[in-house]
Amino acid sequence: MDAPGERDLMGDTTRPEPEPRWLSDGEQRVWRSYLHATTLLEDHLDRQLQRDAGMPHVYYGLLVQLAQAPRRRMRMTELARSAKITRSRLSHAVARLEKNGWVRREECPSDKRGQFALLTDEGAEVLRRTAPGHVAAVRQAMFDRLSPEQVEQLGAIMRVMAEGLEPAGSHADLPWLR
Amino acid sequence: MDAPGERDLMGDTTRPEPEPRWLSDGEQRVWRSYLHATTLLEDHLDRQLQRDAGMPHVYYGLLVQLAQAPRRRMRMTELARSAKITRSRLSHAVARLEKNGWVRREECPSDKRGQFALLTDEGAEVLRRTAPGHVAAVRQAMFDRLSPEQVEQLGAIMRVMAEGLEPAGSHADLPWLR
DNA sequence: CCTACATAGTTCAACTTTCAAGGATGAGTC
DNA sequence: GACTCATCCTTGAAAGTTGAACTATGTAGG
Repeated sequence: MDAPGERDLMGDTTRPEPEPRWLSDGEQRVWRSYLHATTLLEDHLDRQLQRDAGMPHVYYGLLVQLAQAPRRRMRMTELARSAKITRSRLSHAVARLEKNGWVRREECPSDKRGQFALLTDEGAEVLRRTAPGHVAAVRQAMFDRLSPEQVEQLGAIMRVMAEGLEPAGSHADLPWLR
Repeated sequence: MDAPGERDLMGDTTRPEPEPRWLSDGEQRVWRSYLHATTLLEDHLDRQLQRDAGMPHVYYGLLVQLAQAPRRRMRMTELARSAKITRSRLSHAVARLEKNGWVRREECPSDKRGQFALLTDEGAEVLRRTAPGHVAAVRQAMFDRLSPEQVEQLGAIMRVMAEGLEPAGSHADLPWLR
């Protein structure tokens, strides 16, 4: 399982390259299953939504966030943060959604730098029409196939992983992750 | 939890729009954690590899597959299938990796339509140099944070989900998923 | 051989994402 | 006010992805 360390060989205090701890066979299998399942699911949902709603999964997620926000509106940065995407990406995305008439921008009165993105009625309608199909897809891929215990386990596992990634790494355009 | 069905209300045999079974609060929380964790991790690995290896995660995965293949080579379609990407995407990816000198194409003697993608020595070297960092990132994000039981649970869960998605959906350019 | 159809891979155009740079406003300090 | 620095968001170009169309080769049946 663990790779034998080489650090003791010469009492090296600088440790230029500690022998990496490779993944065990079991871990490799889990890792592959993880990659496998997550990419298949993301692809599946992307295609499902592209077909039924005319937008990729991420964009759909943005509409959902807006729909649940107080006055159907959110500041750009907050929306980016809760959707886990860069502000740059959000700018492009909102521009596209705006072209579709599903989102509008509105200036922020208290902060002239700020912008609100807000869900239009048309946007809400798209959501209303396509949500059932999307939920069905999610159910079919995940909740209908897992036992209640597994769902709970998955929740706990994903929370732990997310925790570890949230405050990590300094990103150029993800200042809230510093 | 379950939404009350409306199907019995009028003995409707056509069932034009059965009330969708929305996600329960618990399910919603799990679903969000899932999206949250998986996107953060994928982004994290993408940046880690882009920085250290000069390529996105998917491309790195292609090199790994090739490295493990019999003579460091694979038919394009097989490679696409095992990496869960379309052949189109693979064509572009291999073109890029070829420019980097990490992969070469070779004709298939038995089938003139076919192409092999094969890992060059340079490609193997890149892999050798960057694998430790990548494994460390994966460990840090996943295996170092989960208990052995959770790792096992995650494996089981991901296998179930992948199963459900594998043979599903007819894809235009994913003929093996029919 | 010929036709019809399937498979292997590529290519093009449209779209999405990333990265680095930039313009504008806010906040703190002197 | 002037300076400095942080924050808000956008932009443009390069890179990556998608879906459909396309070329070429294989395969099966008459």
